[in-house]
Amino acid sequence: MIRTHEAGTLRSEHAGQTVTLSGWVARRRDHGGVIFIDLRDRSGVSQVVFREGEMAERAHKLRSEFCVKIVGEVSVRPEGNENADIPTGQIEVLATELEVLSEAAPLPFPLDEHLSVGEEARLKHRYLDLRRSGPAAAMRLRSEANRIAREVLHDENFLEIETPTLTRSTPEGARDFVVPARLQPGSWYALPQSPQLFKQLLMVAGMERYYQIARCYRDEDFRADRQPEFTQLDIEMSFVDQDDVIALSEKVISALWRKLGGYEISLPIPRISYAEAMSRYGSDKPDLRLGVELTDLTEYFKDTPFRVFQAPYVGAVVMPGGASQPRRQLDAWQEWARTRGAKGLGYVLVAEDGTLTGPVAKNISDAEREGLAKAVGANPGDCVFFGAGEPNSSRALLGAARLEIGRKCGLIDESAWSFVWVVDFPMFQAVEGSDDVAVGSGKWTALHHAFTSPTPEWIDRFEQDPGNAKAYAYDLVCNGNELGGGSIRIHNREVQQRAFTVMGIGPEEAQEKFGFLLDAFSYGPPPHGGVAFGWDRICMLLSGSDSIRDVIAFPKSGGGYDPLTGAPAPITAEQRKEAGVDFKPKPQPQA
RNA sequence: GGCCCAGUGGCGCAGUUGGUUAGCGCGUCGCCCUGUCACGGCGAAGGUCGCGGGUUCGAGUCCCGUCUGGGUCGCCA
Repeated sequence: MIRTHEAGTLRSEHAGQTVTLSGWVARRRDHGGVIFIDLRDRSGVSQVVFREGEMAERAHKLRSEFCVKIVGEVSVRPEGNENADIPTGQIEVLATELEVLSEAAPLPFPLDEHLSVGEEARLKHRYLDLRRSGPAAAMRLRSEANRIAREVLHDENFLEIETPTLTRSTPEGARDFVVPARLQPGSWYALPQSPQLFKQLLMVAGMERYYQIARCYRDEDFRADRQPEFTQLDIEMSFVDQDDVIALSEKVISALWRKLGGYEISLPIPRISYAEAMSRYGSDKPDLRLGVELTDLTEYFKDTPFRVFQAPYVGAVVMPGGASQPRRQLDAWQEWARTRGAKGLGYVLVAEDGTLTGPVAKNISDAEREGLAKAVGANPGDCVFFGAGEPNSSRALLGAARLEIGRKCGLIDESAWSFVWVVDFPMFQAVEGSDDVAVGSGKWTALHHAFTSPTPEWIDRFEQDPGNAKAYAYDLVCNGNELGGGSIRIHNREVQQRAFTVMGIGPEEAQEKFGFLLDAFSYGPPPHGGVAFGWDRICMLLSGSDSIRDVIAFPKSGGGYDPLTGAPAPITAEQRKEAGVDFKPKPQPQA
């Protein structure tokens, strides 16, 4: 090693020792006769002192981010020169040797901790960005998260098994990334959207307990918490029921939060049904840091004279103190609702004397006005927002309004962690005339995924009432973020085919797309289930970041562009030819 | 695909109702400086204001288009 100590570890007890340090010049303070260098390595910084003579002359030529090796004696700083702000502030290193290991060009942006730098610049020179303590800490945290998960799963007798990244395109919901197969022009691999099918095959293979920190690929649009390639902690277990998978998940998650978040999750994590989450919070990933809930007023308004409220669903959410909002702000809510595809957001204001004003108040009956505040739990000075129409979309709007109210009114405790399992998901959802690439062409599509088992009470009759059939699926939600989800899988070939049939996938099509799985299921598949956690998102939350880009070493920017390498990039004609990307399939004779 | 915001020296930003020479801080380069730690002092270099068109006597500023980035809705089992 070309160092004896790490710069950030030196303390006064090292005084008198001769040490060799290697690292980067974080800062230079040149006083002519005496020059101070902050030498930084992964562990932190130490101040190095160069005095007059040749050493000072050479130190004078140092610049930011030169990579250097120095030899010197650790010395307690002179009285009054200690720096209480840094861990090594009691000491300094009196340099006797200096070797420049490599020089650095002027930096594209300053590496100062206290200066803000645009993300575009940081990502283009991510190798410089990661020299800074904040981004470096995020990498360390993620590494620790991986280690903790592996330890927990190792203790639980899991095997870490890798699955292919070049695989078959199996429609799972998202668009696939595809890779041309040179040896079979016209045929393509797909990058896996998740290791879903492989982990089920591993259960058939008798591995019983599998996990993988797996890279997944989905060719969809971006978000702050979405990248085209992302990582899941993927887990699958045999001979288990839903409670077993949930208990195992809680071990992993609680270990992470205990060791990295300094937070003890009280177990078991509470559960809420999908139906209840939707009706109380208007979301399948409710943020329970916020107490505000939706009120179902469908019954209340069943005889209303107000045409808008003569709908399959009417609901409301209360904004505490919202009655004092100026007109401008109430108009802004309308605009806010319209950007979400709603026609608007009806409201009434509850005056201090209890009278109701606002457009909705004029249209409802006297009796409805009378009891409304009580029905929704509104107090004088509050504002009540309404959503009316189809239950799903109305609840979604009110659920979004609920969160907006929480933000606007400061009702969300940003330091809190609120975990909840959402369970009892419907097995299917209606296909709403979309151009969805999801599995099948039927009226129904899987809400979770196509291999999710119905609950025992539905297993014999889910096709009779697909809209109400319950699935053995569960999502773990934290502060309104979906951390992960999973399900008990179908392990019976006939049940799987019946589920496919509901989704409009006939036996032939099923055999063509998932034949290998169905075949496997004809050889004694064990009951099994699992869960997958959004690893980037979990690391983002634990690191307090706003974006998963902060916890990915080399993230992509919008449009799937890698600002560092410039990928994706054109390939040469030679590469095109060899890869066979321009291969034109012969027209198939019509059968 | 829709909507919103941004794009001005290397970085972060300012730039008024359209007005003459586009500013500030940091950084960079040179010189000075023996106790600083976001050191300090003096001096210097560095910008076709994302790109294309238009309006105007005159555009960083107004209009149209376009590109890039960020956010959001759609989408993402």
